[in-house]
Amino acid sequence: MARQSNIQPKHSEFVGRFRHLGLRVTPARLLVMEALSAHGGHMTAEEIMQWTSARYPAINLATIYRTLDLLTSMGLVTQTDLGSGASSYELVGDTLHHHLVCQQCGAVMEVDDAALTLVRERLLRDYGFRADPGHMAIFGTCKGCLDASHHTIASATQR
Amino acid sequence: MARQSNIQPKHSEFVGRFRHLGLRVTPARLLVMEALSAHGGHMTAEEIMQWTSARYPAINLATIYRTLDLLTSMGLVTQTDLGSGASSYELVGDTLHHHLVCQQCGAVMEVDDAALTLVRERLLRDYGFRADPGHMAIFGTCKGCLDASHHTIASATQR
DNA sequence: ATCGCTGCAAAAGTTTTGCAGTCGC
DNA sequence: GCGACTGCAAAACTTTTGCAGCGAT
Repeated sequence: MARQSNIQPKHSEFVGRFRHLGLRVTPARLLVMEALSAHGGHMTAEEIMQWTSARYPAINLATIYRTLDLLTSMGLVTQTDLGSGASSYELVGDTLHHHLVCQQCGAVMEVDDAALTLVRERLLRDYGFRADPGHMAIFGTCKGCLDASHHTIASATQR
Repeated sequence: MARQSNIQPKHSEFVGRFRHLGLRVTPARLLVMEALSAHGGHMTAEEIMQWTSARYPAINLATIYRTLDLLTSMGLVTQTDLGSGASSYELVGDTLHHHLVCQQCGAVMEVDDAALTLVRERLLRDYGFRADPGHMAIFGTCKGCLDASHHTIASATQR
């Protein structure tokens, strides 16, 4: 049982990124990046907390939030609210996709970015607004709930 | 100074809508609808509270939330989180537009729906997902902050 | 008269902040 | 050693919930 990864800052791929940005390299920052990297999808602050505290018990939720704010402002991480009460965070540079959030059932689907490239170009050209490439939240109704609501509408007056 | 509008349920255009949905007509519900209607854009629960309590002081924030939940589930109102901590609510049927939220400065711009119609059709066809027609939140960077960040990047190592 | 809606108050959950000590540089 | 970063604890906010009473139908 080798005590191989007592943080080992030198061996993380993120050390270089932090240095390059002039940021101090700390366990908390590396662990937050590694949590997001390992998990792949979006995580809430609480989920990140659980992941990181498993290998570095002293870490504190407030630090997670402060770190996420920093990383977001540095462009390494994106913050999205998917309507679940808590914000979701995701690593920039992951597979590009956007979020379809069903307002009825709360399900979150992912759309490939390619389907939305045209919109991004249009927004940039017409509004000077650069949409985050992996970071649109589109609210609506998913297929399942759409069918269900048809039934509801058909017999709405019964309620 | 005529005391003309002591709620006057009968005269509100929303009474019929509520009745048709089988909902009771109450001051709180009418006032929430009227607040959203009068304001035009998106409002937070707190803003709605202020607007309504000005003409019906007894109203309570909890009621606002409960009412908004109901109206949302009835499809009369949409709920969006624009990243400001509190959710924003908007009347369905207002001029169709979507929201460009700048993550740097927090500004919220509106995009005409026409620019995004193609996306909506595509999402419906490919994913069976009906995007709310006046209700996409797109996060990114606005023109102003885009320029500013170019400067920052150019001299990033100074930090 | 019934049952849904509301006010009030308290709780739950998320995010922020102040401060003193610690650690990266 | 200096100043940034962190842990701890408490506060600030937003939203939800239980319950008793009121009010729309």
